[in-house]
Amino acid sequence: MKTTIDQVAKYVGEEVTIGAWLANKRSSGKIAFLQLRDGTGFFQGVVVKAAVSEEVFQLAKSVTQESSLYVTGTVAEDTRSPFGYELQVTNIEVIHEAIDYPITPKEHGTEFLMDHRHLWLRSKKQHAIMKIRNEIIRSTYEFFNENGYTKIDPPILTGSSAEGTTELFHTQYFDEEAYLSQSGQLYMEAAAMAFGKVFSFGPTFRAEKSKTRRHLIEFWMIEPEMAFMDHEESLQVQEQYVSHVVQSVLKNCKLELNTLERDVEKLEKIQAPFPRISYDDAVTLLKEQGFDDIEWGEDFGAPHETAIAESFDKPVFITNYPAEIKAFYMKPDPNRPEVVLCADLIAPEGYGEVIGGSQRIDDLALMEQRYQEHNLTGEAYQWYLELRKYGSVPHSGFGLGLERTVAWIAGVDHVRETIPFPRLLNRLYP
RNA sequence: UCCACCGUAGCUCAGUGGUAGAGCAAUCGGCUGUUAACCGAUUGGUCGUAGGUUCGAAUCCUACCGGUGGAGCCA
Repeated sequence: MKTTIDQVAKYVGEEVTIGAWLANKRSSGKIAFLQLRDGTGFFQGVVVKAAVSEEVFQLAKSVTQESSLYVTGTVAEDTRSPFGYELQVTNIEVIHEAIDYPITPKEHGTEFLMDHRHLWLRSKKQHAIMKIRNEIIRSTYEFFNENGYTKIDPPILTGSSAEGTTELFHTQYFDEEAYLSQSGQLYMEAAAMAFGKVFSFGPTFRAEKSKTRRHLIEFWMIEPEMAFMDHEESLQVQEQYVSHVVQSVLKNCKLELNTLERDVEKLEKIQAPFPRISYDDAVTLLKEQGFDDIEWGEDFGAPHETAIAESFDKPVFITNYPAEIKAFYMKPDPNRPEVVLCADLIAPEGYGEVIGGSQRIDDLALMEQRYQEHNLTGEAYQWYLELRKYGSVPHSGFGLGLERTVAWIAGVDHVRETIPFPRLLNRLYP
């Protein structure tokens, strides 16, 4: 019976064959332990000399790390295995022998591992991180589908920049210049006017020379946009969405969280509602904590965000930033036009900003004024202006950075490990 | 772009002016419950590159290249 490691519990006492790779092995004179992995899980095969042919036992002793095998044996429950089961091997067939696999069971440095990312993905920790990433993606679709959202895909090649400030990747579009998308948001606003509640999930590109544990050149964003929704309603969507994702990972990725030694007690607290603090109060809080390098009107740096987040044990919304330091499309607070109806969601434990969101300007005259102020005079943005011309409605939206969210939930300290093949400053290989 | 630190065996590192080292990996041998298994042996080097100081440089100096962490910017 051919099966996979995640299914073996169904076959206790039966003989099965598993296609697997050898992650590691240990052997002594009369017994050998094969650490097997097949993509669905990790599993130990036990080869007892007295129970197999001399040929099979010699093979078990000599087979090399990461060789591919068909291993046949009887599934047995065993309390000595952390997994609860092991395979009493009766036969081994080598499909392909791996010679000098570079990633040995000892420690390695970042550069070496990143150069071998195509192989590093096979290791237990990386496998667990990718499984958690997958669960976050799965539960994201689940949440938005269950709440009446339509998935809409914005373009990746664009003829203009969304916010103008960030460095964009340039490319050739036949005879025109084009850019890789750094945000689908403007297109999602158009989609919201057509479908009500929408979300996107796709890659974005930032040609910034950022070199920190929170930055990637290519990363994935989830960008919901909701018609007829004000800022406060959007915050409620955000906290419910993030809670749903965290609770889904807790429920469906127990083994992976355990592999990563994640403190799950901290994740169990992540339930809506989340605390909110205004930008004004955040500045006051920072000054009380002894930060003298921040004044009202300035944006927060990473140390400021971390200090604010440490005052709470849930993600915290920092709301109503000064209009000056935020994007042109954000709606001013009607009672205080110098601040905008926006919020950043800061994850706990120093993982930084995971969501940026706002209510959007819906008034044509004000948007035209913003165009003047930001020099958006070309034709490239005319379509966006027209959304305010034909049946404009209050609407809000936000963007969640997938890799920062994975890093936070999985408890990984650098986003480069949260995406299969990270694009970093000075890294385009593999 | 700026700041700090680091480049020595396939990998992780020690060696701070006087003969190039250890652990792991690999190879050979031993071991019946291993969890990064363990024990013994063998193999393995243009000390990032170029120049300089010195009787003598992995070690001190300069430049360059590469990496890591951070800042700014952002998700």
